[in-house]
Amino acid sequence: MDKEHEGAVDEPVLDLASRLTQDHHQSLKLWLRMLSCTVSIENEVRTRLRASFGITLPRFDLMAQLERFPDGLRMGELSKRMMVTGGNITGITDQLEQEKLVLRVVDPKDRRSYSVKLTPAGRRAFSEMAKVHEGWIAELLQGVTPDDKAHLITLLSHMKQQINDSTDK
Amino acid sequence: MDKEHEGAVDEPVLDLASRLTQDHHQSLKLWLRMLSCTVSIENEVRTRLRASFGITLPRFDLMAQLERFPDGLRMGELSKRMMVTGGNITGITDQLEQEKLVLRVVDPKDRRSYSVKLTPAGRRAFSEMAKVHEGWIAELLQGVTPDDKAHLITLLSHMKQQINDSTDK
DNA sequence: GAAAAATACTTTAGGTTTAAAGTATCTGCT
DNA sequence: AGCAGATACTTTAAACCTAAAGTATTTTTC
Repeated sequence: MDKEHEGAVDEPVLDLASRLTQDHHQSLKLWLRMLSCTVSIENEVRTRLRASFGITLPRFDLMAQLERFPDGLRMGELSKRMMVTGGNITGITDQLEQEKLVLRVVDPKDRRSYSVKLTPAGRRAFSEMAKVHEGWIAELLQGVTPDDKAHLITLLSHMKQQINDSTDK
Repeated sequence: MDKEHEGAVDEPVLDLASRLTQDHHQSLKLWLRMLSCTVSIENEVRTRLRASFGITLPRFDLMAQLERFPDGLRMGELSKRMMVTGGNITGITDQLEQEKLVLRVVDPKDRRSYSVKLTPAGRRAFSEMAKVHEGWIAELLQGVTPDDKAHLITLLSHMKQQINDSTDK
């Protein structure tokens, strides 16, 4: 059949193409909006952490990871969880170790590796900061209703899954 | 009335407090989930931009801002739009200027200021990259249905508004 | 109209981040 | 046992980023 003479039947084809670019634009818009929210919150939290506790955001984040693992985490695990390179973790850990907030514990089973743990002082400092930090996040998101939050959590969880699928393989 | 003898009527009070910490946890969870999505996408895009075009993400982002303003943007505007400090903009602009992708144009009206514009080469380079970039974002978000995307855009737009309200004043 | 305050950008110092190369150790294979 | 490759972390170089201080220009105030 000659496409040029299909008339109205032609529409679905055009529609497919236009739906595709529409989806592209929609995806881009969504991405930019999410990025904007994230950067806004990040900037605000960074500023407040510095002002209130004299700590940087990456150091706080690393301590937050460790807090959930009393037995410590290996560098590689921290790298994976924080989604940054290993070299980066080395640097932040060095800094926190100097401040006596974390500790490197050698693993006798594997001398290439070791666990990073919070020191008692680190645990104490973090728990104080974490409480306040959680309040900040709640404050910044107070304009979003609980229902919308629940909805966003669901949608973003699904999104994360999909991104992993796209990315991992 | 003696609260200790209210029995079931006591619940709303406890509920208020527990609802508060619940909201805190929910907010934190939402924040961490959104951050995770954002960082995943950012990392993927950064890697691909380097591999495909030998450009960094911040340089790409700055060019993206300029592309929408043929008359150029001032440093301060770039800083506000990109939500980074002015000093940072100075550095990235220096780099892009060296690569002949952007241009500083002095403003005769205000000699402290000037506009940054894409050069023709910059415009050409960006439009090629932008097309591919948009495809990447669509690819990474392909697992999210158009309806969910639309919903997310709405919810995140509202969130952004609220964050601005919390933050600006 | 001159001093004071504000604005627009740059510079500096210190910390963060990546990618790539390097070191040490472990695992698997023969 | 010994070697090849994999793994875990560190180092390096270059770029990014912030906060704060600095420079030049403009605007406001009196």
